Order: sequence, then structure tokens, then C-alpha cells
Amino acid sequence: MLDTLTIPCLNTISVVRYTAYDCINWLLLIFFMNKRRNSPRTASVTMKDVAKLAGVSQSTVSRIISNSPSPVPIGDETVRRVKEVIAQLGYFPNLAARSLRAQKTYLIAIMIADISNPLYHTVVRTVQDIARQHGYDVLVANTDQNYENEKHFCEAMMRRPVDGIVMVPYHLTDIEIGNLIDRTGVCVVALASHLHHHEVDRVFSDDGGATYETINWLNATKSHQRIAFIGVPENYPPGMRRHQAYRQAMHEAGLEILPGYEQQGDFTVASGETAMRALLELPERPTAVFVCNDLMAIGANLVARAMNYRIPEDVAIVGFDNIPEGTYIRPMLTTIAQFPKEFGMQLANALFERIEGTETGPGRSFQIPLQRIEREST
Amino acid sequence: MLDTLTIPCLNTISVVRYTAYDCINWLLLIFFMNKRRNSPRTASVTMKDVAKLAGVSQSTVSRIISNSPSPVPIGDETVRRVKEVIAQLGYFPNLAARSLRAQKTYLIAIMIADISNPLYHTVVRTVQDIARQHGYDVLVANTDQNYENEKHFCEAMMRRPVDGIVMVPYHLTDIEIGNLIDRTGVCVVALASHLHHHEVDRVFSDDGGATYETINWLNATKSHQRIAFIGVPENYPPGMRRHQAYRQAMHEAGLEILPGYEQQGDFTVASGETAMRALLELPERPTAVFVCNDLMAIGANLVARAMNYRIPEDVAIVGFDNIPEGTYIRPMLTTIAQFPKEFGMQLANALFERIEGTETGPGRSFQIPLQRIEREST
DNA sequence: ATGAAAGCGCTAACAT
DNA sequence: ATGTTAGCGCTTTCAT
Repeated sequence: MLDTLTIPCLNTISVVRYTAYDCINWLLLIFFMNKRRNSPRTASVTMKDVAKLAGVSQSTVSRIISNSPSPVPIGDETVRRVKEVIAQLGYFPNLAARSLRAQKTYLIAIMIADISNPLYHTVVRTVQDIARQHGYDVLVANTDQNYENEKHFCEAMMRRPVDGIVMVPYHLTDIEIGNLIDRTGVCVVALASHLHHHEVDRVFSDDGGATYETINWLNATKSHQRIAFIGVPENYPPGMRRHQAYRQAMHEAGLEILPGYEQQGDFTVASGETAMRALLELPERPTAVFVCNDLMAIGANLVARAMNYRIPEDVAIVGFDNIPEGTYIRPMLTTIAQFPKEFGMQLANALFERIEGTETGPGRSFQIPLQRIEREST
Repeated sequence: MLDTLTIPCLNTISVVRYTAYDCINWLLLIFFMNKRRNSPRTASVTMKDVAKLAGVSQSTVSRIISNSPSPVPIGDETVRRVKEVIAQLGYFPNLAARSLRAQKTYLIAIMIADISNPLYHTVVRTVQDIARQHGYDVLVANTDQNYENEKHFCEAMMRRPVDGIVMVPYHLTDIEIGNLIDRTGVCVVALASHLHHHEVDRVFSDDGGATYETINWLNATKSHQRIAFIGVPENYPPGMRRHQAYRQAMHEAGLEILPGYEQQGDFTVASGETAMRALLELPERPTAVFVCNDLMAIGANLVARAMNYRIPEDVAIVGFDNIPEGTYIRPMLTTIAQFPKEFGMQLANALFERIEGTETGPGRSFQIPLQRIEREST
């Protein structure tokens, strides 16, 4: 019978005295190591393997790896041995199995309009970072602010259970979201002010108010009378709110909205260019233009300068969002700053409070302030 | 015994003749509908529910919903009835259970440096779109080109099985990736040219060659002699390749690299500003600067103009990537275009060919061309 | 053409 | 302090 054995450990070669028992274990180890080579897929090492090698039952292993404060105490020696085997085998618990059993997936999903939009990817990034701190993976879906895609997302969430959802819904209704919650028990937080489901935390900012106030500022402080508007599609809430705020502010200031002063784009630089060109070709050119997002405002800047208008002398431009690109152009863009990092933090924190059960009350509202940043374009 | 019954269907009220059998089913239906209301979590309707309501066995339901060409035929009437019940109950198969059993997750993961980087989010977006067409969800992880995070990602993939991985590895080695593949049987494709694992498809572009050629062009066609370089960290392959290509081109053209001509940034606009300022304060100012990414090139542009140098008369700037922002600044940036959409498409298509078994051969290489776009900054 | 039954890898209630 | 057992919801033989 072998008495002294050299076994290769992870980085070291250790020579120790081994008993016959250890010897059998070693053989088992080799067997398990080969296991993954031989069977093609599903070759991962399981808890059963660990248990067998450590000479304990599966449940003991389960108790040891479960990070929850174990309801029952476990022997120090057992813990040591099991942990050693886990390290030897390089065992990782299988999350698919765990989530099936424990109804816990350690997965959250985030539904946004478009990951390429500078405003949203900061939100996504922040949520991802916080999720990681909590040990969660993040599934990302884009909707391109399209209703079909939003509904498709909900269906995807019905079949793939996740623990939480961060969403930026443009069209989804309280009923649809409620249905999703009822069916899956998932926690939901939304970046939207038009939702009122009693279990959904929402974060939003008062974009209508900021629009209203900025139009006033353009008029009262900056002495503009002919103020035009480049909006975003109105079949989604922010688009409508900002447009109405514009109209109300103009009306209350006794300012006329001349024909053609209300343009609409689709969030892109190109659409901002088109809209601005239309505005500048008007018989009564506006002296200021309020643009509903920075990307379109950049397009407006580009066109105005290409047409040899001076900014802000001939035409002032105000954007919305405060994306970094606004500081790359000249003159630098005056804008209403959103704080996507704040959005992401509030969203993620609220979500994990619910997932982890710290918060169980009715849906909360978090308003994130907006801030006008005056740069060179006004 | 009831004979005629009014039951609420999805959107219609239908009045039909019902048998006693149907009546019982109806009661069962109500029971299942309530099920989700009552038990808080895990309240989703399962295949068992469908089976019971349709009066068939669970396996029959499974056969019907499995979209694979069923190995055995099923009665038309049975199919009809089951499908009806599925619709009534709004049943969706649970993917956690399915993946546990079938070793198939319908999930892919994508590991990138940073979703906020304009180059990468296009890759992510493209991969997401293609994944969706194949019925897959996408998990996104950022590494910030940090080795620890890359390793963390691999561990995450060990515990959460996915069917495929798209990665942009900066530090991961063939061995580590091989280990991941052996342990999980996952399919991997990478955006990298320095990897050579025999099961990994890789897509890449010849950035070293493009750098070399562009330095030559700056010298031969644009008559620059004092050409400086703003690089990215060299502990990752592209950084090193481009720097070496710069040195080689300079050397072969008989051009001297003056002290201070080799700056290094960290991909950000701010770091480009710092590097450019250092360059412009040099006693022998360069007349052209090759910048390793557009974001830093934008920083260089901003600083040069702020210091009242004319571009390209006093100093020419070439960037790398061709992100949209390069066309927002003035003068517009000359750059070497990468094609992130192409990257994403090749990556995703290659991955799904492997996942779906269309391709089983050794790792393939796909080279995506690069293209110099001359705009106003040279 | 359909049903019964055995697990996939794990957790947790229940026994010792 | 540790083992036994019963599933989570599904797929897939193997029977019938």
C-alpha cells in the first residue's frame, strides 16, 4: 500500500503522508478531473462530486456554500475539508439549478430604448455596476421605443425568470406591467413619470417644468421673442410633456408660435439638421430654438453654422440631456442637464431594496432634479 | 346540470354549448387563474397545469411546445386542445427549468470593455439584434479593460451556464479561455487578433498595418516630418501593436522620434487633452499627431484650438475608430474607420453557427478591413 | 399516439 | 452536527 504520495496541487507540489483513505480520494479526484474531458457538454463538476470526494452528504456541501447565515452549525473540520475539495475541483454552483429550486436567479434585466443613446448607456452602466456589487448579472434589451418590442420584452421575462427589472417604458401601461408582476412576482422599477402601479418604484425628472422655465428664461432674461421648438415624437410621454410645456410658456408669455415653429425630429443628429434647416429657411427666422435632446441640438448647431448663421447672435440654441458631445462642438451647447448616473443609482438602489426585502411598501417616487447649464450657445 | 354557459375569453364573450366535462375544466381554469394571485412568488402556471386542464400528460404538452420536429406524431385534436389551454392560461415555458434539463439556456453573454464606449456599444447593439432574431437573450458585462474583471467574468460564466460568449478580451489568455470552454462546453468568439485557441473564432482588423500605412501617408503624401503619437495603454494588444507600427514606420521613413513625442492616454477625451497640451508645449512642436482613438483625438482638437493653433495648418490630427462625434467637431476629424457593425455581425453570426452546430471545425479568423477617411483635420 | 418515470443540480424541511 | 428526502419545471427515454 502506498504510504507517501506526491500530488499536484494548484500551484505547488506538496509531499505529505497519506493514508489509504486519502489514496482512494486521490483516485476519485483524478476520476472527476477526467470527467470534464470525456463527456462533451454538461461535464461540469457538481455538488454531488464534491460531496462524494469530501465524504459528506450533498446537503452539507450545500450548507457550506450557501452564504446565508447557516441555520445550523457545521463542524470546523468538515468545512475545511469541503472547501479544500471545492478548490481542488474548481467547483462552482450551477445557477440554473439553484434558481429553479430557490426561485432566485441572481439576474436582473434592464429594458431601455437604445443602448447607443448616450443618455441611456450611462444608466445601464450604473445599474450594471451596482448589480455587480450585489452579485447579480444583467440582461440588457433594447426596444427602440417601439411598443412591439416592449411587449416582446415582457413575454421574454415571463419565460425567463429574473429577480428584478429596470425599465424605461415608453408605451407599456400599468396594466401590462401589473400583469407581468402578478405572473412572475418580479420586482420592477421604472424610469418614467407616467406610471402609477402600486408596486413599482419610479424615478423621473420634471422635464415639462424645466422646459417651461427655460422658455421663460429665453424670453425674460435673454430677450427672445421668436422662439421655435424641435421636439421628439409625441407618442411617448416626454415628447408630449415638453411640447405642451413649450406651448403653455409661449402662451402665458404672450408670445406667438409662428407657423413652422414646431418641428419634430427622431432623436438623431440628422433629424436635428433637417428640422433646423426648415426653421432657418422660414420667412421669420426664430432667434432662439429649444431642442428636445442634445443630439438633435448638435445637428441644429451644425446646420446653422454651415448656413453661416452665428450662434448665439443670430440664433440661440438650447438642448436637453447634457451629453458630453455638447462640449465638443463650438460654440458649446447650452443645455438642460439630466443626471443619468443619478437615474441609474436611484433605480438600482430602489430595485435592490425590494429584491432584498428591505423595502416592501407601496411604489415610491424619486424625482431627480434637472439643471440648466448655460454655455456658449445662448 | 348546467348546459349553457357564458365564459369570459380573452377579448370576447362567447356563448356556446358546454358538456359536463367542459364544465369541470372551466372550474379548473378558474382555479389556475387564482393560483397566481394567491401564492406570492413562484405562482406561474406550469406545464403540469396545462396538462391537467387539457386532460393529457405533461409529456404530451412538452412534445407539443417543443418546436423541434417531434420524434413522434401527435393527434391533431390533442394539439388543438392543448394549444387552446396554453392560450387560455397564458402559459410560457420556464427557461430556468428547461435549461437545467436540456443543457440549453437560450442565453448568450457579451463581455466588452465599456458599454459607454461608442465603438463597443455598436458591437453590443448588433450582437443583441442578431441574438434576438435567434431567440436568445443577451447578458452584458463590462470589464473596463481590467484583468480582474475579465477573470471575474469567466467565473460568472462557470456558475451561470450560457450557450455562447462574445468577448473582447484584453488580458485573458488562450489558457484561461480554454479552461472556460473545457469546463462549460460554451461556444466562444472573440474580437481580438492575439488569441489562437483552436475552438475560438476570432474577428479582428489589421490596426498595426493601418497605423504603419497612415504614418507613411502623413510623411509621403502630406509631407510631415515631425509626427507625434498619442497611444493607449500598452498592456493590451492593440495599444502595443499600434505603438510598434508607429515606431517602425518612423524608423523606416528615416524620421526621428523626438523626446516627448510618444504620449499615452487612457481612451478618454480628457486624457487626449492632457497629451496634446504636452505635445504643443514641446520646443519642437510636431506638425502632425497620430492619435490611437477618436475620443482622445477630439480632446487633442479641443486643446489645439483653445491654444490657438490652426488645424491642420499648424498641426494635423488623425484619429482612430471613426465614431460619429468626429464629425461634430470642426475641423472634422480625419480618422481610420473601424466597422463595429461588421464586427458585431461577424461575431454574432460565427457564434450562432457554432451554437446551432452549422460549424464545427477549428477556430476561424475573420479580418475586417479598416479604411482611412480623410476629412478636414489633415 | 400517449403516459409513466427518471432525472438535470440544487435547496430546505425533516430526520437523526 | 450531519444525513435523508422531496421536489423546483422541464425533457426524454422507455413502456404501452
